[in-house]
Amino acid sequence: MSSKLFVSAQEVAEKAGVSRSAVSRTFTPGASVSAETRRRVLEAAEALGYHVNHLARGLMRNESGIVCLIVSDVATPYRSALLRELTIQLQNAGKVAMFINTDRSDGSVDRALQQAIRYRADASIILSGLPDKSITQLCLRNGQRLVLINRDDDQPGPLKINLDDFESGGRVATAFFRAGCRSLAFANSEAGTPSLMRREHGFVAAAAKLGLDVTVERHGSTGYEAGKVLAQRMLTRAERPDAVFCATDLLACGFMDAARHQFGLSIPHQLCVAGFDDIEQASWSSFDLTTFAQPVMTIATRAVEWLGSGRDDATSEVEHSVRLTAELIWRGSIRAG
Amino acid sequence: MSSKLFVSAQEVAEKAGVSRSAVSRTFTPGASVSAETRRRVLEAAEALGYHVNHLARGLMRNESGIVCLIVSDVATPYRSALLRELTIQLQNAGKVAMFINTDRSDGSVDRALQQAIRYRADASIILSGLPDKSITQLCLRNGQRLVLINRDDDQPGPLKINLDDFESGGRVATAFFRAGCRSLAFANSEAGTPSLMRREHGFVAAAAKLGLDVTVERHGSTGYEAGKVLAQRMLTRAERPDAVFCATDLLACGFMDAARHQFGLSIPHQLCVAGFDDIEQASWSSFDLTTFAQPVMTIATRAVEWLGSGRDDATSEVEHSVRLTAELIWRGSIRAG
DNA sequence: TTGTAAGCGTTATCAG
DNA sequence: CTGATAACGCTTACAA
Repeated sequence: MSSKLFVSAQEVAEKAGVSRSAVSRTFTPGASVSAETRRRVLEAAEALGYHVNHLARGLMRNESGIVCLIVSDVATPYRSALLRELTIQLQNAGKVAMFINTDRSDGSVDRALQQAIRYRADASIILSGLPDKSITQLCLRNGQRLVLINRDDDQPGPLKINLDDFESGGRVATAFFRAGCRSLAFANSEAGTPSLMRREHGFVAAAAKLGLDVTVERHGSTGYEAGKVLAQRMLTRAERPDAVFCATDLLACGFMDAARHQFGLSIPHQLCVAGFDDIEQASWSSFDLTTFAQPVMTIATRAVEWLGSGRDDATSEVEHSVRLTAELIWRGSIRAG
Repeated sequence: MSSKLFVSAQEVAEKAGVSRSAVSRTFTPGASVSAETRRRVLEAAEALGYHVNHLARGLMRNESGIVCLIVSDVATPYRSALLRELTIQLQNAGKVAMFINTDRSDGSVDRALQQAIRYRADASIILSGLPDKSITQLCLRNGQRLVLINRDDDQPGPLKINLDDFESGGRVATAFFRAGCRSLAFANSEAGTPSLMRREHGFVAAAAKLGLDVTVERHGSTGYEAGKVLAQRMLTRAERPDAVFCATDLLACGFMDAARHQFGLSIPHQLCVAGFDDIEQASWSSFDLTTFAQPVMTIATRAVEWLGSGRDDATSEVEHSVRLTAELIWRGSIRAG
């Protein structure tokens, strides 16, 4: 039994023959220590295997260096890509990511935020459901900063990062029209997430302007299986659509697979397809899907930058809202105009 | 400026008219508090918005409740699936996950472990590169527990979870043989990870027993693009293989796409394919890939269970090693025998 | 530049 | 069951 677990600054100080504050200063960037003291401290620290205790440091500084990532559907391509970028950038900014998965729990986001508060996280980034207004307030009141990605909340305080979903819907409608398609469809999940609904509405609105009706169908989650089911529903209709915009790439993959393997349709010849997210699979030659790229890198950059910026203007009730544009990536699932 | 950030137990105690220890006890499961005191404390805590400071608690208890997840390639289907399961189970066990991404850094795992130590993580789970022996020792010496997943290290102390990769390779060789294939190939990445190499060796060994040679090719990472390149190399050969075992599903997806779309081959008619991991895409009808399922759930369960088990036997130098078997999932990419 | 001393929010110990 | 008191490991005035 190694009863004595960690080495403390005290012990380092004794070994180096200096005061414990000297040790502390050595490990505090920008503190005044003489080169000689610093050398001796570092030497002793190295020999003893000393590591600053960030728990204690956080306690004193009232700043833990922890950022909480509140995520659902981690195993999904888009989410994991975003997660990857966020963690990398947070690390580069000297923060550490605490991960909270809200997949299999209820009241989950709220509980997650409680957890974040207990560990005195400096901030939380929410990629998942929308938290209760009261708990958001609690976070803010406790000096936590909040980032909402594609969540579209209307309360002031958090940084809200969203895309131009509505306009994207419009651009697809136009692209379909140019490709000669006249029987349009929109495949959505029944989740009813604001960003998903905006894509739908933008698409329907633009189609209407072009004088076209849109068949809208909603079913299940935003995943592959739901896409298959949607295809089965829409492609068995008497009047089969010749173009479909799927709310996410995963839906599109399921839709395409069903269209090809169950209905024997040729894409883009008999059916044009577009998706949203630009997940890796969209570029695979089995799909070669025209889609909108989520600006994952930019989202992460903006979020982390904002977290780094002084907390002075954070408390001010300014509307922090960022609107990014999703770039249309042309591939082979839509016929050339 | 809300100068006073968090509410402390002190304040709750004052408001409730009890001592601060009473407050502490109220929030410590299994401590003795009278119902009346507890009620008053909880009431005051609720009113003030009090949350136990886990930084301070960790400091006192010498147990932070933090488990460090050291991961690379998060955006990959298999990794993100494992990550998902681990985080869920850790949360259920009352732990919190700290996430460290080793994708874009060097000496990364070592630095990650340092970070884990600084936050006094109770344990680290490593899904990424292999850490330096010295730093592993440091972790263990500091009372941290280590779990290595598919890493196959030989030092004592950490829990090592591995699969029966070698045997899996053998089973695929037999399956190919039964399907009538006589010209076998193995598509591997050039990463040379032990688990990948064991799959290769098991496959080659079993094929040899059946009297068959295996063309082995290694290239790039374990991803889709590498699979395409491998296909281009192997399928342009004079003697084209009629069956290929890909070290990962991602490689298999790339290989299949190239085989079909660039070489016009029909699977499984002209070419049988098997993969490893059973990522979600393997079940998509575009691939319908026969593959081995990583027992993600079991891996996570074992890891978390072991972390929960008393730290008494942890310090003992017993060999902690778990060997799980990967189940073969039959789909359409291998002809029936 | 350095050391001393106070304090951060907890929990553990030990009387009462 | 309860309340005082002493840690825990660190930072940061303040004084030297």
